[in-house]
Amino acid sequence: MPTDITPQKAQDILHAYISKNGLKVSRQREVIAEVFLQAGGHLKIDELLERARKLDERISQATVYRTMKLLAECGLAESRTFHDGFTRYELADGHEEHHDHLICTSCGIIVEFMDDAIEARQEAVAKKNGFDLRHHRMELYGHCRKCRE
Amino acid sequence: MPTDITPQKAQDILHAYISKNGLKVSRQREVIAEVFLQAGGHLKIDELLERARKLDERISQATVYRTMKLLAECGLAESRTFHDGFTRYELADGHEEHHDHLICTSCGIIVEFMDDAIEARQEAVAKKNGFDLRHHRMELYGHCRKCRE
DNA sequence: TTTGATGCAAAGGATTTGCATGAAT
DNA sequence: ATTCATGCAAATCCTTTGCATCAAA
Repeated sequence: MPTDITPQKAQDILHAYISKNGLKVSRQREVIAEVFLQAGGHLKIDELLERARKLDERISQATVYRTMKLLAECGLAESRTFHDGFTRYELADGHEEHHDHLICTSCGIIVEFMDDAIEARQEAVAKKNGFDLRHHRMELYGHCRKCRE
Repeated sequence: MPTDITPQKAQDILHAYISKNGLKVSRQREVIAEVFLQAGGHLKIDELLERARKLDERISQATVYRTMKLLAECGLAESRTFHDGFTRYELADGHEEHHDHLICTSCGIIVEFMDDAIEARQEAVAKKNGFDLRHHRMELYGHCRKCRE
């Protein structure tokens, strides 16, 4: 079940992490966090940078990288790398329901899905092979309905 | 069912591809193909390079990159990128039975597996979302039995 | 004031590519 | 003889980092 995290709660988590670790709140961090939280996932660094710059002209790419790392550290963001080689960030599991991805290799659209049967079998497969399963990555690639028309 | 491809058959496929495309056979290509075929998968470029150099001192990294691309083009090899960021090559599906991977995040061991139930559900999930499934990537990460002891 | 954050540009690490040279046809 | 392949080093691409400067606490 999605924790239904609000941008406000997320900012609280970020601020808590910041003060707990003796870091500082900055305009850049707030803007980048805001942009990320509102976007709803799967954004590449340059997409985040572009959106952040609409709110604040003087945000650098390096700061986006650094801030997304920070958001990942405090548990709000999670990085993913699909076949195109770009790192993307999305809301972290735990704050959002766990899911995997369907990706259209033609238009690039990314659809999230979750299948309990698959999750259960993954656990079973891991156990059968003597593994203690920690996390997984599953991406299905194909052509979406629109692109087949 | 594994096509049980022999190194000989693979070399034939490579040679057919080479002559069909007006390319040339070279000592380097034969050595790299041999090393790759005998290794049985999941090798990084520098591992392939190291092994190739045992057979022929003067093989360059660039040639390994180029040759593995060639092997992928002619359908013998397939590249994979796991979480560690390195590209690895393995025998391509179609020449080997399709499979996915279990990876120990402690010692790095990679175990192949195949689960029909998961494959079937993946098809179902794709269809349900209007996708025509072409391929997928599934990696399960955890700790293997040895590393837990 | 003190210390962390930022921007910029330089540095990194994996992979690719340009070019003169060497090998295959 | 041609034409492709190779080795080398320079160039790319994404990401990280060093450092002087700026801003939060």
